Amino acid sequence: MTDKLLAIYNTLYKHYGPQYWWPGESPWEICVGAILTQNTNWRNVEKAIINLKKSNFISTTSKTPDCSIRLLNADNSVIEKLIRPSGYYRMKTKTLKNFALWWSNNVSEQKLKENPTINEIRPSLLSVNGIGPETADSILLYAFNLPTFVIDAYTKRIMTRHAQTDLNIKYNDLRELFMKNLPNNPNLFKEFHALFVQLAKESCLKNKCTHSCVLRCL
DNA sequence: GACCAGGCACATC
DNA sequence: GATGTGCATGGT
Repeated sequence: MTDKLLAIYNTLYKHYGPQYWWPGESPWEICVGAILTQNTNWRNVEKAIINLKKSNFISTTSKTPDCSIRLLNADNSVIEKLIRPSGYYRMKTKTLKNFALWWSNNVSEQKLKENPTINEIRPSLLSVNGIGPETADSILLYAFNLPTFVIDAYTKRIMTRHAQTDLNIKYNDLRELFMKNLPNNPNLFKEFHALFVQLAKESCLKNKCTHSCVLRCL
């Protein structure tokens, strides 16, 4: 499987080039984006992020690196109005507040240990209501640079089609398949996931790949 | 108007 | 453990 995965990665990288994910200027912004993009088009998320920046719930200067306390103290109605374009705005407001509390307890003021391991921090993040495995892994990988593989609907679909994995494979089983068969390198994991999304958006979006799918030969 | 978009929690069986 | 449902906006 290692050879298969590397072949997929190399094909995608050669075709699309580096993706430089995640879009976002700070770890806090990346985390907020990861929550807002749950089951939602990224373009809608961008609108919400712009609104949050205008109201200083996401800082655009290095002076105030995170705004978790500001968000925690804001009325739900204020946040709901700002993130309305991203959909599910009532639920996501609750999730953002839950996450802001987790952040203030675990990340703010250098509370994040210098070399935290995935096994220490992942269960803690997953215990936050509204943060599921995909969002948690996105945050750990892209905001904290910790080596974990993000599985999404695209990844499962593409792997079923091109690597013959079980259609009903569980999140953690597919995650482990990647992590056990690839070098434990967060930069590789970042690019790989982003390349899967790029592929899916371009040519593997529907139930069948189109003739232009770059993985057609694998 | 139908369908989809970088999910998740909760109820029920 | 598997399945169904609510959550909600905006683009195609």
